[in-house]
Amino acid sequence: MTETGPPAEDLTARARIRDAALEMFAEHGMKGATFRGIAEAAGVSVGLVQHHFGSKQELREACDAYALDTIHRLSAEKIDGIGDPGFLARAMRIDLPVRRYLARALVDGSPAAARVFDDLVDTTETYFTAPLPPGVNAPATTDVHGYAAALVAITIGMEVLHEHLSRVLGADTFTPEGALRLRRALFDVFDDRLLSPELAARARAAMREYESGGFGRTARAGDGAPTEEGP
Amino acid sequence: MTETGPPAEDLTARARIRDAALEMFAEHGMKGATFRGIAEAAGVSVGLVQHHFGSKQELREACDAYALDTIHRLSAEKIDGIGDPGFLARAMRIDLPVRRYLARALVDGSPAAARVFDDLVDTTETYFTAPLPPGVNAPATTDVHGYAAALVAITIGMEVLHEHLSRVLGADTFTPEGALRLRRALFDVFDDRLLSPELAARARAAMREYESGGFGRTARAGDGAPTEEGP
DNA sequence: TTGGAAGCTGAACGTTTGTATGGGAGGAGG
DNA sequence: CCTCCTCCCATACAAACGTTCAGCTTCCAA
Repeated sequence: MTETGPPAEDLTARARIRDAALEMFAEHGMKGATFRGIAEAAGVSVGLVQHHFGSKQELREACDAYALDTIHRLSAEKIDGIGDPGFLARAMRIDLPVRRYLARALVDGSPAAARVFDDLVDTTETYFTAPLPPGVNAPATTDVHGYAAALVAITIGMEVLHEHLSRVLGADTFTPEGALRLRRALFDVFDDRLLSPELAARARAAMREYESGGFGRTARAGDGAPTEEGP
Repeated sequence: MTETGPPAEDLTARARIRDAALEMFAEHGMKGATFRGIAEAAGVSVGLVQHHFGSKQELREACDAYALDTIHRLSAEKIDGIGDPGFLARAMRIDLPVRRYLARALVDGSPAAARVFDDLVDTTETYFTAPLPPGVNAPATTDVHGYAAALVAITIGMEVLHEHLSRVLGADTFTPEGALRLRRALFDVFDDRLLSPELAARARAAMREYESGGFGRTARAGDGAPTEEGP
């Protein structure tokens, strides 16, 4: 279905519909996007949408499959295409809508998006358990799986909250300028130690105590937003 | 509209409808939730929903206002209610649906949710520029605003991606067990230094060079997912 | 007791949705 | 020429949606 290179026949009506659906699903959600809206965005009739993709569910699954395939294909090409000028621009043109789609699909509940998330966690965990490149330290944790999950969630969260981050930062985080500013900020957060070693040790001790105490006898998950502002 | 304590009249049909709407909006999105579904969940007729809250838009705005008010009220009470036994349980019962609602509203695009996000960034930024409590270091960054935005986005992202984090971690992150595991993992990530000082310095230099070079002449924002797995 | 407001219901209306259907334009092969 | 096939469009229709409306209780004040 997909070529290894850039799909040459990407001007077909079917591809245009798929792209329009990707965008509409990403912007209005799986329920908010309509057949007629997609058809109009693609410049075709409503009937053609269902001629190519039978039902809305099938159109959505086609988008899922395309997104899944694109993610895998681009991550495979990324390895040896990193030196090719124009590859990044081409990759971004295809990649960006897919990432926006997947970000929305994660919230709206799509099996494909969930799988991408799980795969990312697996990949990250494997990356950390395998021999690491020089300069990269092994994560100091007893729960590499959780560590990887948190890392992936942070990364994906930036995409899901893209709109709000862009507004707050004053620059679209999908443009080079905004992406750089966000990257710098994230880098600072990761390279920084907000808590002194003593306070960090106390926090860890408190978590252990909390755990051994049967989670405080009454349900206390309400304050589950960690490291937000104060201790 | 809201008492300072726990709303005693929370058994009224209006409150039941509001709670049901909160839940439905959180689960199915603003477009996916229906009047009839909300009415059924609240155990009332469709007409009553319309009687109390005129239109769907108004119902949504009522949920927004309630969520906004709850967030502010709870954060105010949190200061002196932290010692009160049962307060956390009560707070969680009210707080949790609101947080789930806001997490969904952030993606579906609600002014109130956006405001909560902005306020959180402001609060965090102010927290960092004001004198810090002992044990908390000032963030080592030249962009405190971006730093605060990244921190808030990370926190909120955990709530938005709650479903996937729970699946991957094997425990609902809204229960004490799952929340603790996630908190530990996040704590490890924040307290850890994945990159050696040399590599971190190189990464910073690369970002500066990238910036001064006009963002690489061609659009390169596609790889905007920072610190994901490799360098 | 009477009256009216408030809480609540069920049935209806018009619109929008996803989907089904019939048919037309244009080339390929016989 | 005809025929088939693919691509494509306009319309039709049932279901679900938000919304409207007339009427039923319940309760409290006059």
